[in-house]
Amino acid sequence: MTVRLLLADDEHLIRGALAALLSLEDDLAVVAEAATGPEALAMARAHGPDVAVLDLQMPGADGVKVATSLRTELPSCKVLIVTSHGRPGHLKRALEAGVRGFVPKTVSARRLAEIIRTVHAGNRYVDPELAADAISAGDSPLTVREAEVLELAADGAPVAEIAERAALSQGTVRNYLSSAVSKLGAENRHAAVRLARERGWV
Amino acid sequence: MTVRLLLADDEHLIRGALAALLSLEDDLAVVAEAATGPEALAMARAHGPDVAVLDLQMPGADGVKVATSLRTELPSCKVLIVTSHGRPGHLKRALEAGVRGFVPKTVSARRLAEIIRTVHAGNRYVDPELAADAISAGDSPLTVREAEVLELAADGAPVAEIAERAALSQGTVRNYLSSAVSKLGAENRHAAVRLARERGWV
DNA sequence: CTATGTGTATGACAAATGTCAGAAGGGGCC
DNA sequence: GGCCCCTTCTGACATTTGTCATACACATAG
Repeated sequence: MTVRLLLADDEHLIRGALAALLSLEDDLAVVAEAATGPEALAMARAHGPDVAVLDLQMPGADGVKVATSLRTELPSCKVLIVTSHGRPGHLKRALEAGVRGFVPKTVSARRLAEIIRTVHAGNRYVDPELAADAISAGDSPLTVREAEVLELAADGAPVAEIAERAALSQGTVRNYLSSAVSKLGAENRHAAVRLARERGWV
Repeated sequence: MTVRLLLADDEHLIRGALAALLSLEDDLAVVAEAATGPEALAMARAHGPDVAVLDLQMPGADGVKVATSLRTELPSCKVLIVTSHGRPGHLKRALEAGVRGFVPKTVSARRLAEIIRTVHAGNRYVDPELAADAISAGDSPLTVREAEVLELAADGAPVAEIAERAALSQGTVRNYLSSAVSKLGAENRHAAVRLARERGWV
């Protein structure tokens, strides 16, 4: 009984190479490939794979967003996320989205094949190192609103613009930013954005 | 006559897969692999490959730094850089370091094999799209000092800290930042940092 | 030699940001 | 019901940034 795979990664080189390597395994078959989030979704609908191996960073919609959609549309399809630079918060988001596996791209292809089988068998697998990072980084101390506002501050926009985009008064925005900054122990909101990013809290 | 290759990429999955795919070509042979910059250098010294295929982002020393060292230590070894997210400025830096090829990871393995042959034959190859980006982005309008100060501003440090780290007066720092911000047409220095990053000017 | 550009610096002013106190409504929990 | 937290707002104030004018030394191109 072979496991039917969907492979999604925006880097053709990696996707192709991965497809070739995984196809070497007798019990694995790559039935579809995609280069973007929406494409992955379309391919999943069309082919109904057993396991979807998704890159975390893709144009259009990231792996977690795709996973969220897949959960309702194709509940039988298990999702495995692979990522280059795994930040703690991503793992949490992924798990909440019903992802069954989460591994860094530093694993070998052989190992990945094993993990695909694990996930297909209904078990979950999370890279121990990433899990440790996520646990030590802990939960975000930010409230939903604080995180949203911080997110909008990410590209260096002035308070006026953030206020408009969040449909809040400027005063409120400054309060949220101030509170986020102090919770994160940052010097100012830009450093706060950086910190929150590192921990995967935004 | 087979081309002897060194493969350097910190992601085991990709490196392994790539090695497998490139080995499928009759005239290519992967003689060494490395996961970090320094390791790549050591491997190159030990095996003297014909072509070094380096990832741009690696722990220790990035692809361009490795290329710089290789140029003097092993002039016969041609360097080909592959990258996930190619920013215009990187290409320029790479070319200045004597790199013979520069391609995004979105190319197929077949195509990469061809490019390796092109480079090995003594020609240069730069991905047309990246080249166009680099040309349209043009040269940095920033003076050396402006770029340095902007770099120090990158992690959201306040002016006082930047001034200290750059051994400049706070007023001077603000002048440089102001000038950099206006040259880049940014809203404020943080947006300026982002812009300069995108264009590869810092 | 002179003009120009860069590096550095001040001082002053305007604008944006950070901080704090306080207030009001709503949801959840014991 | 009472308490606590989140959301939202306002106003006031201190601090930090951003902008501009001006200045001088130094290098380099013309």
